[in-house]
Amino acid sequence: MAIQDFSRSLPMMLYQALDVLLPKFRRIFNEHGLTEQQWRILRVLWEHKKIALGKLSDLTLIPSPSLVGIVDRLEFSGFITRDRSKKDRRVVYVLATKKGREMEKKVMPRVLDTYNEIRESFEPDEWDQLIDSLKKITVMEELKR
Amino acid sequence: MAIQDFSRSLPMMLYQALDVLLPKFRRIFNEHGLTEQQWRILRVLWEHKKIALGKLSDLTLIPSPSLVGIVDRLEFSGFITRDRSKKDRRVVYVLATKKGREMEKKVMPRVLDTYNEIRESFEPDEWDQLIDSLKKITVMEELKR
DNA sequence: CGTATTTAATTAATATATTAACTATTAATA
DNA sequence: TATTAATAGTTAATATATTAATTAAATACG
Repeated sequence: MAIQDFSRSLPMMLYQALDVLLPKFRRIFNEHGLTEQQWRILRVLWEHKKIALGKLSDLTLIPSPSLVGIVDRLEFSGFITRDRSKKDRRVVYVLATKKGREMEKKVMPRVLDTYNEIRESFEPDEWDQLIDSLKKITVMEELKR
Repeated sequence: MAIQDFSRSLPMMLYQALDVLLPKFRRIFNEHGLTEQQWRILRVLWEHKKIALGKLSDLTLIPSPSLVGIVDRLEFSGFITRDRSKKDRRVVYVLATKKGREMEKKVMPRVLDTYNEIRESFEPDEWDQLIDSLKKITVMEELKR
């Protein structure tokens, strides 16, 4: 074990945590014919009715160039539609179709069950501290320079 | 804000933390002609001289099918070599070349500087607690079922 | 008004992730 | 020993990430 242990570095620990948490969720998504990224988009649309691609990219953490293709496939599958803004012709809004909205009832319960299962394995205090520490990282604007 | 706020869910917070932390590191890697994944592999090889692909996949968190191509490119660029085991012809070892080993002196100092800059923005206690909580997630074997 | 600058979305090129299937080899075992 | 099962690496097909460049439209501004 070197002075600086790579496997215990913060970035690798974050990656590893995701590697442990996500497979169970992905299994749920896949059973409904959704990829993880498609899920994230629908998840946001269930709260937003109508949202511009840029904002959708921010909320889903999906980079714009990836978002284009993912939205293409969701549109092709009939889960969403695109709607170009009249006021600003550069802006493209995305909306869930009926089929897209109905997916919520099917997927959310199982996702929430799994999520609560994870949260319950922590003490409430430890959970809050974890979320707080992560939030602290996300506002480290000085790092982006 | 819904009952269950998607953007503050644990997986999204983990993704977001990585989104904030990694760009600065990637800039360093790219200045030396390395991708993040290539860096991870060299980082491990600097501590291991000789390591089987399976073990390398575990330590770098790079899935096997991806690892094949990444190792191909590192080999093509002259940073590493492959060496098939004599004892077990299924096993392939990976070793850093001189060029690969020399990369350590060039990249590590700047990476450690950036890493320490991040760590210093936390109180030591909070840092330890964060790492501990993440470690706790990584041993939740029951989740993988 | 016309030109330069910015912005939102997209395209392009390459690298990596995901999932399933496949090959070669080794280990297990009847 | 012959057959079966397990293992390590690889290939294949598709989806997504990364980075840079491009297009169309809006804004700033002399």
